[in-house]
Amino acid sequence: MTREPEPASEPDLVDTLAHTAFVVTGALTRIAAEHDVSLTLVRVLGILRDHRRRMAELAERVGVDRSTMSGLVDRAEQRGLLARHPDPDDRRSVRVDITPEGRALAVRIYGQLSAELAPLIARVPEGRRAGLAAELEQLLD
Amino acid sequence: MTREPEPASEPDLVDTLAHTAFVVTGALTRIAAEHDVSLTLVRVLGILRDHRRRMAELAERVGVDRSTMSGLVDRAEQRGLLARHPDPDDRRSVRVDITPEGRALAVRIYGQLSAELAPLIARVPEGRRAGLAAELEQLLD
DNA sequence: TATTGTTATACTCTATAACTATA
DNA sequence: TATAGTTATAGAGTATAACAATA
Repeated sequence: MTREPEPASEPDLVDTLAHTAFVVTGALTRIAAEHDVSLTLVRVLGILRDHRRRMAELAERVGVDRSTMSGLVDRAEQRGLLARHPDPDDRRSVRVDITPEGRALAVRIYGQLSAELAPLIARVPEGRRAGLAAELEQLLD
Repeated sequence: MTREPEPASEPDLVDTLAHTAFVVTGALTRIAAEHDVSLTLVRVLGILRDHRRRMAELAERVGVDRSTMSGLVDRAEQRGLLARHPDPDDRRSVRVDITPEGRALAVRIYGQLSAELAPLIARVPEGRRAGLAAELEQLLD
C-alpha cells in the first residue's frame, strides 16, 4: 500500500513558483525603478503595447482599483507615456493609448529584462527551453 | 543555410516567466491584502520562518532600503508578528524574529497560496510536476 | 438603476539624507 | 573610517467613499 503524504497540493512546485515570481518580479521592479516607473506602470505599458484599453479594463487586468489606475494614468500622461482619448461608442468611457515614447520605454524595459534573465535561461539545456515554456503556459492557462 | 532570428535571448521563455511572475505575485498580493499585510511583509515572514535575520540581511534579501525595512518591522512588531532582539555579537545589530502569531499567519497565507495554485498545477500531468519544479529551480540557481 | 471615471482622503510603501552608536 | 539601524521628509501607490455623467 502506498501512502499519499500530500493529498491535494503540490508544495514543492508551489514553492518553486513563488521563488520564480520573487526573482522575476524583483528584477523587473529594479529595472523599472532605474527608468523611474513603477512595476504597475510597466505592466500597463506591456498591456497597451498590443491593444488600446479602457480604464476599467486596465484596472481589472492589473488588479488595482479604478481610482488607483486613474491616478497612475494621470502621472504617466503628464510624462508623455500614455494618452487618454474619448470612446466614441460610450461617452462614459476613456480609452488609454500608449504613446511612441511609452512604447519606446516598454521596449527598453522588457529588453533589459530579457538581457538580465538570459544567464538564468542559459542554465536550462537549449532543447528544453521551449518545452519548459509550454508547460508553464499550460499551467497559467 | 539557417537564419538565427534570436541571437542571444529567449523571448518566449522570458515572456512566460514574466507571465508566471504576474500570476503568482498577483495571487499572493491579493491573499496578503485579505490578511492586511503587504507582499513585502509576506516575504519577510517567509524568510524568518527558517532563520532569524538581521535588519540589513532582510532588507538586502527583499530588495528594499534599510529605512524601509525599519518602518516595516516597526508596524509588524506593533501587531505582534515580529520581534526585535539585541545581537550579542554586535551591539549595532538588531536580530528580527518571527513570533508564534507571525508564524501562524505565514502558515495561513502560504497555505492559501497552495490551495489557490492547486487548480493550475493540476493542469500539468502529475508525472511532470517534479521535473518542472526541478528545471525551474535549476534556472533560478 | 447600474456603470464609468474622477476626486478627496488617509494610510502604507518607498528612497534619500542626516543622525547616533558601535566596530 | 566604515557599518548598522533609526528618524524625518517627501512622493508614489493604494483603497474607500462620494460624486457627476452616461447608459
